[in-house]
Amino acid sequence: MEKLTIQQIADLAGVNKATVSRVLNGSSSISEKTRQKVEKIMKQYNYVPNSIARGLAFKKTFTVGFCFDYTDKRAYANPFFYKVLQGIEEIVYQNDHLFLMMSDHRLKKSKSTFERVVVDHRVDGLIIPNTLLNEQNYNLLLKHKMPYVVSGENMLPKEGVPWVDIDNVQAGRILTEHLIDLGCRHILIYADKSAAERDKFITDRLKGYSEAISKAGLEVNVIHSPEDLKAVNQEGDERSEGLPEPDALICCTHEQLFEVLDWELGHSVLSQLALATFDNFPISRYMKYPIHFVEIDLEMMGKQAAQMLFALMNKEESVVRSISIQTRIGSK
Amino acid sequence: MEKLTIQQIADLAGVNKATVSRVLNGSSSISEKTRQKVEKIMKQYNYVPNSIARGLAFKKTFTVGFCFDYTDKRAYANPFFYKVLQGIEEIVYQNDHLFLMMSDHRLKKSKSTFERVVVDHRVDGLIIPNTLLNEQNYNLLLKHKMPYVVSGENMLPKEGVPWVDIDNVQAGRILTEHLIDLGCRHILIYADKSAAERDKFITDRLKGYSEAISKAGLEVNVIHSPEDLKAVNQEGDERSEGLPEPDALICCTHEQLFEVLDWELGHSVLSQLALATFDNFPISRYMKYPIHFVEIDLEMMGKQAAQMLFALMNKEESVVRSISIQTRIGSK
DNA sequence: TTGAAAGCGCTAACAC
DNA sequence: GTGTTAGCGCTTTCAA
Repeated sequence: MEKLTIQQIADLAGVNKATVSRVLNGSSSISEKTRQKVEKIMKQYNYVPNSIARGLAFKKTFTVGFCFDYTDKRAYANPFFYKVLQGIEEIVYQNDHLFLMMSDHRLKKSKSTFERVVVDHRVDGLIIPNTLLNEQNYNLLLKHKMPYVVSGENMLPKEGVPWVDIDNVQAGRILTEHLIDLGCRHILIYADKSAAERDKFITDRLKGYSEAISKAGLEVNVIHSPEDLKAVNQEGDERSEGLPEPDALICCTHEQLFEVLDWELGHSVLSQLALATFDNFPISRYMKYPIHFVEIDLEMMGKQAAQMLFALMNKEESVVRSISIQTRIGSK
Repeated sequence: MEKLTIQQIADLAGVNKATVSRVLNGSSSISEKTRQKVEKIMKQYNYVPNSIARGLAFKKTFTVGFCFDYTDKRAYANPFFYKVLQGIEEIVYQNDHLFLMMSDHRLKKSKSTFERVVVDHRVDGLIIPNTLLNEQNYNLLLKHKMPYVVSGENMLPKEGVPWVDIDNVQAGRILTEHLIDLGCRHILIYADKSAAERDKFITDRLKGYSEAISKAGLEVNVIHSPEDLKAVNQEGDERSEGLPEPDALICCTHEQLFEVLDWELGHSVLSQLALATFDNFPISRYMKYPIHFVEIDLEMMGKQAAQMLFALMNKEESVVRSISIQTRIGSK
């Protein structure tokens, strides 16, 4: 079955193709009678306008892109990005667009997929992770007037970059408060130094932790390596001097949690600690130790990002350009 | 910066746009001199041909689609699909195409994303999971002459459906043999009955298990619920009658593994069993019990699927239409 | 309200 | 080898 063209539909309906086009685009200047006639034919022949041709005329693609950072291990360690994608897709489909996913691969001709998509205008708008918004990509987007939204708080020192992120300060705070509520009084937090410098979300989680700890009159205690756990736990001297025994450990990321669990294999201090981290993952309950979580509504994050993008694409006025999503303590 | 058109490049180079087009498409009938001249201008002005217009003329989109089955829980339980995607993308990019991902959502106008993409020819070819190849979608693909490849063995009773899958019989066999090598002599396999009827890969894994067990002169022992573990383990009578105590349990899927682990929370028989399943996942080593795995090269599966698709799209002759990928025992 | 025709950026058949 | 021209399927002036 070959696809029908607008011309064929026009012939079948005995009108000009411009008229069919008008019906297609809901133009007002058309008589109810011809509209009915044309619509009947379209339905009868299952006519679907060719979106490529349409795109050429409109200079639009009806496609939204999402660039995936393949160098970002977190993208694979947990369903993070996929939940975000789910949210994005929902909005994209609602807006009658399609969804072009790309990972930031380098193609032949030393051009990245990202660059190609932007330069070639293969999408009408783009969502990219903050890890990918470097100076170069930023300039590319600007140069090609490509609307975009960053998932994750913008870290580039530029004004007006639209972004959507989790409120990591709040997340750090409520997770800590939760542990305090559970009775913990000596709460450690594990934050890798170099990671904290690189990733703002770690700094933010630390900040939330500190706020909650200080407010409760407790002691801030940051460790920078699983090894530090050993020290804390074995130096009996300290404890006998009245220092409370650590009773909880917050890991700023899953990798750090896994690092601790790896380290644990050779030691065994974790059974005495409440473990906590951010962003639940499906099989957490099958792990050796129970783990406390902050639930993060990643689908919402995706939805917000996509909505912001469509607002920008539609050149709506006064678009909110930064959104922080609140988290909550998981139910189990 | 507005994009240059082929006409503008032609004017700048003082040639006809057809000539530029020839340079673009590597036509042979062109003098080295003009080619150089045109290429210089193109480079100088960073010219990138508009792929939409190109697509319209070529009747091609230079895009390959992947349809994601949102109802398939397995897609989220582990990085299965994402690894496959990684393989697909690599081949897609190598072939200078882009990658349109869609989940099988229903859009407005009661049309699925899948349907829309196929009917509207938004891609030149499509990879879909076998769970999505039903009668209706099959007919749609045929009707619109859309090249496609199925990931997972085709289960639709149709001839010539191209597919790529893991060799699950082989996987079942080597996993079982591995356990036998380790000294296990009473190996159970957990295969949910209804799942086995629905999913061929489960039947296949069972088959491989049976082959290995029989070959070793051992006893096939299929359980259909975690509860059966209890029975096996507690009926001391049986054992005293000379039946060997079960020493290994193969779970056909991760869900079943998790089911068993869930059930375990209330009991405690697993420490006596070697646990095994298919398809490793990143955080398996942090789980309560060590787990034996068959490693599955999912990236390879994606690559093979994409390569098969391009072969079909290019109308190559004698395309291999079904590929089974061998697995191996994981190194840890 | 409708039709005719130009144009979106590119390819390809046909001339020269 | 290169230019001319007619499409690809649709939108959008401009007339009628």
